[in-house]
Amino acid sequence: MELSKNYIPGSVEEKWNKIWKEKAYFKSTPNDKPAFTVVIPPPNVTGVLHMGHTLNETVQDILVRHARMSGLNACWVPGSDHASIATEAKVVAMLKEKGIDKNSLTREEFLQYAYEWKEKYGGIIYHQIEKLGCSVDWDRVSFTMDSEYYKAVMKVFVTLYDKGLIYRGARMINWDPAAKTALSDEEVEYKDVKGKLYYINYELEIPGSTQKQHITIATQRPETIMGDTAVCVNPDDERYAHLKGAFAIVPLINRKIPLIFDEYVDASFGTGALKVTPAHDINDYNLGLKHNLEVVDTLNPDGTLSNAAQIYIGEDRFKARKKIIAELQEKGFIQKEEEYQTRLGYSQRSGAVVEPRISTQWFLKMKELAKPALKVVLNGSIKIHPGDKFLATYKYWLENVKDWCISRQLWWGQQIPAWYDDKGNCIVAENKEEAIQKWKSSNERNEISLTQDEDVLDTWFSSWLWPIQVFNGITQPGNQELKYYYPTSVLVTGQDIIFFWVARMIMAGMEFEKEIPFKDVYFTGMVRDKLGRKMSKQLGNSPDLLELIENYGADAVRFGIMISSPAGNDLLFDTASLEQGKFFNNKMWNALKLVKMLEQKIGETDREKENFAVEWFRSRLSQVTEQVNKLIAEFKLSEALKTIYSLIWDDFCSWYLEWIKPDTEHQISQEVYQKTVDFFTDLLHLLHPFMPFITEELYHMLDEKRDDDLCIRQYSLQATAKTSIIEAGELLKQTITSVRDMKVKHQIKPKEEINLFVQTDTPSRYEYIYHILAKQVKAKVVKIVNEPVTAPLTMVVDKDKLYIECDALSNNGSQKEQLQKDLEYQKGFLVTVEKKLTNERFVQNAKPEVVELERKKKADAEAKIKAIEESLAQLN
RNA sequence: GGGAGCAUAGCUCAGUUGGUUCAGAGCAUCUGCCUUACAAGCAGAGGGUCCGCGGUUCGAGCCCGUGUGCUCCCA
Repeated sequence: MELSKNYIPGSVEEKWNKIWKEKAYFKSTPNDKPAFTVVIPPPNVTGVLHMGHTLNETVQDILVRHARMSGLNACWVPGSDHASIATEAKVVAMLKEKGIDKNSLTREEFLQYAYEWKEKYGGIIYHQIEKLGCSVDWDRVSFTMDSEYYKAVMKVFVTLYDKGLIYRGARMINWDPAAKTALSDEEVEYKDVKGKLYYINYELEIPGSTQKQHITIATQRPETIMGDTAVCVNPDDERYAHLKGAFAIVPLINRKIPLIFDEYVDASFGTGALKVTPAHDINDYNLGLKHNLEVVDTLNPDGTLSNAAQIYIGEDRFKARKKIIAELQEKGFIQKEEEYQTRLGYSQRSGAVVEPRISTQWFLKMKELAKPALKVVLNGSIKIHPGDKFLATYKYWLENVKDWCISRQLWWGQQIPAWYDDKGNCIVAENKEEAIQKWKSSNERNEISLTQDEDVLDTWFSSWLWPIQVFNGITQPGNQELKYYYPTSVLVTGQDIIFFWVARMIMAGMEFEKEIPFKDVYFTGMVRDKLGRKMSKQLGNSPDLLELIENYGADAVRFGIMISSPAGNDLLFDTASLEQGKFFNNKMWNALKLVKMLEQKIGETDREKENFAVEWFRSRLSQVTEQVNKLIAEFKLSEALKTIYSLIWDDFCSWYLEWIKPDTEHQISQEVYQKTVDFFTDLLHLLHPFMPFITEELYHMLDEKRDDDLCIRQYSLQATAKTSIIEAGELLKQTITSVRDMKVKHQIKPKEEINLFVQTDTPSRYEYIYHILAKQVKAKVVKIVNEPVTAPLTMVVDKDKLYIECDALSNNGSQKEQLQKDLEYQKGFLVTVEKKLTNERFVQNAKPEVVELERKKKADAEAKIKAIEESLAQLN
């Protein structure tokens, strides 16, 4: 068979995806083996996978494939998330483009469009997951709005309501005026911004005084003055002590509001007088509750001024601000304005400035749920990786957790299972029939029409059930699958959703299953561009995954993203690392070509020469396999990949294959050939979780008679590595490199033949390696001697002296220099060792083995110095 | 304002309980090679005040304190 010059990934990847799927290798059903369960963090159906997902899915696939080949029943559940607020915004925008106004549709009509959207983008996401080579069980695809999942959410809501953990009430919440819905505290992002502080004069009415006076307040939000219902000062502030019982007049609308006194006000901030707007500020709201103030809500849900504002009704809050400032200025109410550094809350989803607002919403009490969730992390039942980097954050959040606002004023999502009768009484039940039953049981009347709560639930209120409900654990409690797969093994996700999702899943697990949802949490960092910037659509620095796969191949994409991904740290994405992956593919492809050529050269040969190489590589392979397994167990996947990369490229290709490769007139033994195929197979096996396609392909090309597939091949125990052989290999490599270096430095062409003499006290060290040494440095003869040899080039490797004879030698000036440099270094080194050994305190205090090591270092250095000096003497 | 993390080669990062030649890897750079698997390659090399300062110790990249710079989380 003619093999192409370079590896071409496209058709190979397509082929194996198809075969793996047909053979249903990734389908999992409960059996006798231990389960290794991973649930995918469901991507939002708002769009396509980005590089963050790519990293996440790759990490999961590596763990899953590795587990599958390690004797575990690996089950990776794919799925997607309905992403209530984000998807609804996208659908509304899509409809708008089509000229359809959401308000002209019924809820049902709108949901139909939303489901169409979900089908389209969900499909793209699943396609991408498949292209990337993710070994998910496609029979288990879950979606957070599936009908069964929907029921689970209803059930959980009712359960928590019946337990008294869910309640409905008017509270100050975060309002997103763009999406026109409430948000949870976690959905608000705070940013530092430059604002202005306006000093505004309010006229005063002081009982028993006709004098015209005013009080100056400082505010960043002049457009809210129409919502003012008091002015507050500190009771200890002498400047205002005389104003007890006075009133202030709100400018422009002339509302008369009381002056109140409260220690909450910081006398040193601004003028020490605070305008109190209970409807639009959480602190003012609390102050209002305390002093029984009226609440005047001057804003509409969309952020425009309401009728209650009396002026600029219907104007956007920020436009109104400008106009009000102008009017205040014109009428002389503004005393001054100052630059002011402040923090504004932005909606994570719409980007709009969040408005604190009093609103009736549904809440979930978190305190009780948080306790067990904190416990299982603190006691180590759930381990967070890497290290304990996030433990403190997790602890702080859970210890200070506030009630969770779970209702959203949207249509796309699970509609809150609460029904109201004509008198506004509320009945919570899993569905309408049950609600009617419940209502009837406590009412005399027989006829009733109940209306369901308009709102839907926060998406996280469904995704917190994910590890349970993908196995129908909520709707079919205690079922066999749940018992087998739950708790899941590891959760791989971004650190940014530790509160949104991870903490809440742990709460749900402890609440509904009395059991942790996963044993390990692995947080990946954020994928940034190579300049360290976040990936974003605006910057256009977020590459298209399918395009990358098209250009580099899925294996190379996986390689590239993993090789540059230190555990838990942000990674700077650069296509250069994908290129490295592509080169790596090609290296393996060419190694295969070499092996195929060797196959043609099987015949009689002198086994002596080959034995060492085989023994050495066998040892290296077991040594590195052990390292890799340890690294994977510690979630150090990037390091594991680097280790395998180097084993394949350096040890296997650069050393081993060169050592066993026969030259033109020689052949290779059947046995060594077979060993080489076995080694290559083991390497592919080891690498497979990281680069599944090329490894599967080469696995079959190496031996076309195979009837199994690599992706389900089980790892077998490796022989233990022999230290003495590894050390001999190191000596061999070092000697080869030193001789080559010498040749380069003296302009001897690599092809040029030399005679090599090795003067050593331990000739046995060279017994097994000198054949290879001779071949690798193009030596006609390698002779082991015990006396110095007269030769133009000498050098010291380890403790032995090497002499090189070569016809094509020009001069020897530079090598003297090199030896001199070496000598100086060794002498300096010896001084530091001797310093230690003559230091009594060192000899007394250090561990005996450490002292012994120093003595050995001293002896070694002295031997080397002697060898170098002898060489130098000879040159003179 | 509170908390956490980071700082090692040009870049991205390893560096186990302080103790071998411990100052490392990959990429990039430089030199020489189109050597019959591979120029998407081979062979070889150079490159660092381990952020500054102080301390503990026989011994510090590693431990402690402090300063500086950067990042993230929370209010």
